[in-house]
Amino acid sequence: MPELPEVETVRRGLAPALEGAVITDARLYRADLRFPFPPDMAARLIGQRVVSVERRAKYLLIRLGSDDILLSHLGMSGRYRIYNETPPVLETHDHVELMTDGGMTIRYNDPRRFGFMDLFSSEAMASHKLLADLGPEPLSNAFDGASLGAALDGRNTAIKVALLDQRVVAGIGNIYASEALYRAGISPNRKARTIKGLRAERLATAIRDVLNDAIAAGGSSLRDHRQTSGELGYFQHNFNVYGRGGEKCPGCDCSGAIRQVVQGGRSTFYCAKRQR
DNA sequence: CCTTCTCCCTGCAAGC
DNA sequence: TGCTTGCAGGGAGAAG
Repeated sequence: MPELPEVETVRRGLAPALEGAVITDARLYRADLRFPFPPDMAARLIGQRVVSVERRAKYLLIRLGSDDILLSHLGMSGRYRIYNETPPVLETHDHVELMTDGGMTIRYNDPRRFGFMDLFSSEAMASHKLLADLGPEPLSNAFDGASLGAALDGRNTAIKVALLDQRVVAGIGNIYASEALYRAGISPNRKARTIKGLRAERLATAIRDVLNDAIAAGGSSLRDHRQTSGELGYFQHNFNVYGRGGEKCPGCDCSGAIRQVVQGGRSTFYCAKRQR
């Protein structure tokens, strides 16, 4: 499911239920997701007050009063659901459950189990293997055309493939890579190292705009994404190219059909007329 | 270091 | 209807 906008949507749903609350119970219904849960994870969560629910790239970071951080990645099909009353019986693929002193039940469900969780001390965060090499947050001041151009300098891969590299910019996945390139008018096949100057500015702006628009719509719900309330996101209706191979390009001044190609093993969608 | 490839897992849609 | 096939939004790790 989740790229940055979907994870941010989940973060915004979890924050009011968790921040300031004490975790009164934590239940693991299996020993692993993609990776084994850290030893004693449930015990280390119980009794902890949640300080904040943050996001870095596609990772949720839940800071605890013990100075530990619970990291959660949603993989491709992970969902959180919040119940503020007695929850229904467990559903298939409900793997983790947290209860709070505010009477909330938070469930993590993940059919494909590509998601994972980790728990580590805040001092270990800077050197955490999954976090240490991440590029800038695209919605932060650290990200702009100049920094994007610098990150792409010397890279021989196609720009679409480079955008999926979390070291270049954090949080973009397969959908928003295609959408951002469409908005920027840049071909996904263009060599990454040729993106600089004004072209890099255009791409950086397009990335920020598409991510902000998607967050405002509650993310994109194709198969799996749900907000923590269970509501769908709506941004998929605003895709210009993703999933629209063969359709007419929505651009007002061109009549091309949207092409679907495979790059780095993943589908890319673009208009060859608008994107150069 | 950079780049490409394979694999992890289940669900779903399309094709037969 | 039922079966098979391919594909899906991510990322680690190995190999080239």
